[in-house]
Amino acid sequence: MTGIPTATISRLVTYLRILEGLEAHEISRTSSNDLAERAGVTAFQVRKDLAYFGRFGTRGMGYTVPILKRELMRVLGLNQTWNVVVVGMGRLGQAIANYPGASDYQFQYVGLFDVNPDVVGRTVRGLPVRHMDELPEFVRGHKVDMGFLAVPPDHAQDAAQALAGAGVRGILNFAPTVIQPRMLERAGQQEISDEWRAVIVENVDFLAGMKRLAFYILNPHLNAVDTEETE
Amino acid sequence: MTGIPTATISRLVTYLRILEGLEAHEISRTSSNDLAERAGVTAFQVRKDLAYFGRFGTRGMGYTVPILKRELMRVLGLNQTWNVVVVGMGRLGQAIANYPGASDYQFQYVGLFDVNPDVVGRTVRGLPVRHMDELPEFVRGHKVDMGFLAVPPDHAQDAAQALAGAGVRGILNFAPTVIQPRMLERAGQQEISDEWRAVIVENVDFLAGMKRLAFYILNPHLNAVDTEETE
DNA sequence: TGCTGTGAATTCCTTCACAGCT
DNA sequence: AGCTGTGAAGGAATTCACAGCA
Repeated sequence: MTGIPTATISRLVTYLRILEGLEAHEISRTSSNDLAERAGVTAFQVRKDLAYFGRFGTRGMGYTVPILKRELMRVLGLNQTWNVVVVGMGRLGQAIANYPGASDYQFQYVGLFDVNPDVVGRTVRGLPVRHMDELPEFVRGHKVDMGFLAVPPDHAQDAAQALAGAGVRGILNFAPTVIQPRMLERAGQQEISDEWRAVIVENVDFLAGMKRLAFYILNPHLNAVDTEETE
Repeated sequence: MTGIPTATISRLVTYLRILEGLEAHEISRTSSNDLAERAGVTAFQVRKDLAYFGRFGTRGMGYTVPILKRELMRVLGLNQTWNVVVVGMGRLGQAIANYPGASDYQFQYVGLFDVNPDVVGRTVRGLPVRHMDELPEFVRGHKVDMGFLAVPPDHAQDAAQALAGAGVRGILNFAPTVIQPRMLERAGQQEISDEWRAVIVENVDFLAGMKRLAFYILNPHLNAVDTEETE
C-alpha cells in the first residue's frame, strides 16, 4: 500500500481547513467541485486524493461536511494529542509558541528550550524556558512526540540530533538548513531492531518562500498555481 | 521555453544556501556529488536542475563556488533589491519583520501595516506601523514589490486584494488560507492589456507543516526525503 | 580519468472518461 | 439525473546511461 504523493497530504490539509470553514458557517454538504474551487485544484484531484484513503462520499449527493472532516482528521492523525517541545526561544520560537491555532488540533506545547542564559528561566505562554541540558530527561518524562526547531541555522543540526537522541518521533524544522537525516538516531535505537523508525523531518522555510517569490515575479510564465510550496 | 518544475526552484534555493556555507568556510570548489549529498538529493538531480538555466561547471573539474553562487543568485533574482511591506503586525508579523537573514539578499522592509489601533503607530525594527488605509499610496510612492501577509486567516483574502490592488507584484502568504487568485487584480490593470501579469502568491504555512508531520509520524513508510514542501 | 551536461527510459502524478450508486 | 469512485491515458518529473570535454 505504498505510493501516496506528498502533494496529496498537503492538499488534504487544505481540504480539512476548508471543511472547518464550512462547518463554522453551518454548511453541512459539499462536493468535489465545491472543494476543488475553494482549494484551487481540479475536482478530479480532490476525488483522487480522497480515494487514497477510503470512500467518504455518496454518489449523486456529495460529501457530508462533518463526516469528511472527521475522516480527514483521522487520516492526518489529528484526533489524538501530540506533545510538542519548541527548541529555540528567539523571536521566531516565541511567535511559534504563541501562535493561535497551534493549540487546536491537539498540538500541546509541553516544554520550551534554549541555551541562551538570557532566555532560559523566562516564561513564555505560561511555560518556563528550560536549558537544552534538560531536554533528554524531559522528552522521556513527558512523552514528547515532536520538536519544533527554531534555532539559528548553524545550530540546527546539533539541536535536531539532540531532539532525535532524546527520542522525539518528528521534527518541524524552521531553520533554513537541510537536516542530515543519517545523523538522526533515536534514543534506544539498538532496542528497536525490526521495526526501526526514522525520525521524520518536515521543513518550514520562509526565506526560501521569499526567494521563490522573487523568482516567480521575474518569471511569471513559469508559475503554476499550486497549494504548498514546497516545499 | 516552458516547464521548469516548481520543485527545481525550491532546490535551487537550497543549493544557493549550501554554496553560501561553503564560501563562508572558504571552500572554493564543489561538485554535483558534493552538493547532492549536502542537499539530500541525487547528483543527477543537481545537474538536471542546473541544466535548466545554463552551463555553470567544468567537465572533469566540478563547479567553482563563487561562480555558481553568483549565477544562482542571478537566476533567482537575488542580485536586485526587493522592496517589501509586511501586512499584519501581530506576533508573527513582528517575528517576520525582525527575522535576521531577510535583510540579506536585498529584501528591504520599507513599510509595516496593520488595522489594530493598538498596534498602528508603534515602532518595529525602526519602522512605524501604518494603517492599511495608507497602503495604496505607500506602495506606489515607495515602489513596493512584495507584500508579506501575516494577518488572521479570515482577513487574508481582503488584505491580499488590498495588496494586489495597490500594485504589488507578489504576495508571500503566511495565513493558513488559500488566496483566491481570480480576485487579485493589480492596480491599473486596464492600462496593461497585452502584457498582463498576475500577482504571484507563494504560501508559507506552518500549521500545515505540523499536520503533515503528524501524518508522516503515523505513516513513516510513506515518507520521502524531500526538500520542501510542499510546500 | 573524472565530472559535467543531456537525450532516453522510467517512474510518478495528474487528468480523463465513464462505470456505479443513490 | 447527479456526483462519486476508479482504471486507463496522458503528461511531468526524476533517474539513468553515456557522450563530451578538461
